[in-house]
Amino acid sequence: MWWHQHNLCFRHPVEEDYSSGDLDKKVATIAETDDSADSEVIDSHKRREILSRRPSYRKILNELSSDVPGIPKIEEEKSEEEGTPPNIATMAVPTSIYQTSTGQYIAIAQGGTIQISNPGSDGVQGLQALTMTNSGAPPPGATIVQYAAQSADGTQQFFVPGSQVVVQDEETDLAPSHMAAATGDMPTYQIRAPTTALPQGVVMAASPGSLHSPQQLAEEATRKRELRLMKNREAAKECRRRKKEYVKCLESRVAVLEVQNKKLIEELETLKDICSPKTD
DNA sequence: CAGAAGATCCGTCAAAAGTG
DNA sequence: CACTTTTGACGGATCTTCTG
Repeated sequence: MWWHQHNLCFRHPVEEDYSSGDLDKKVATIAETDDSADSEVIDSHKRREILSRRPSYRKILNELSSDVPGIPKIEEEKSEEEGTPPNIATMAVPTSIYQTSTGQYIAIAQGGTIQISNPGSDGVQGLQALTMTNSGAPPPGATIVQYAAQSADGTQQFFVPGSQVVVQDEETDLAPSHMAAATGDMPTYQIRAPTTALPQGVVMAASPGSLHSPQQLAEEATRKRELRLMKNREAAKECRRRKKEYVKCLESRVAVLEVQNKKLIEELETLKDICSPKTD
């Protein structure tokens, strides 16, 4: 229970030997084993009322970094993920490269060409090219994939400005006019019609004013829920990444301070030896 | 080697914190 | 103040390690 009730008992994860792992799970375990007899009585809601809140990791880490120059700040944008294959990153064509939630790599070149590589494939050779042919293509160099996630029906979806691409596992009966690629063993892709400046993931949605039937309203609610879940899923991943980074930062700071402390103690002993009169 | 126990990861919910 | 973002809590799934 390290952040909660921190005004009473602030306990660093390192001190608890929780340097790696699911901290929140361990915290929950501790909370439950603290008083097993009462744990049934205190429900989660009541416990949440007791627990206090703390500032975000980004804020804390940035404050730490202002104190200690060696500590990197957490940036808004995620830095290039460590898993990106170098042979893709060094492609000559100017591209934007993204990794989907299932590990696929998506490279978007200028001109709207989308290339997809599976994690098991061999870098560029495993890339699958997909050219976007819609007339309202974004300007070169401005391509942004907004989300990469798995929808409820099991298909892989990612979004680019003006288009949504749905990656199907097998050949499906998609609308032929929208089919961009469906050859051989390759997955099938569907590019849906461009939308206006709607938020991330808002695709093919009617405006609320045009929703009449209960079925449409239900579909809208479902769509909103899926969008919210998708965003929160990504947010949780990012939050966990920040948390790990924060813990790493604290661990390294502990190591530095321990070394400093050791040096100071040695220095103190040396000075004591110099200053103290010898008895012999 | 099978099952138990622990560790880790992930998705979701809910509430606090942040923002315009 | 409404809306969005962030994060603790929780539970389930999967992987790893331990033990008989």
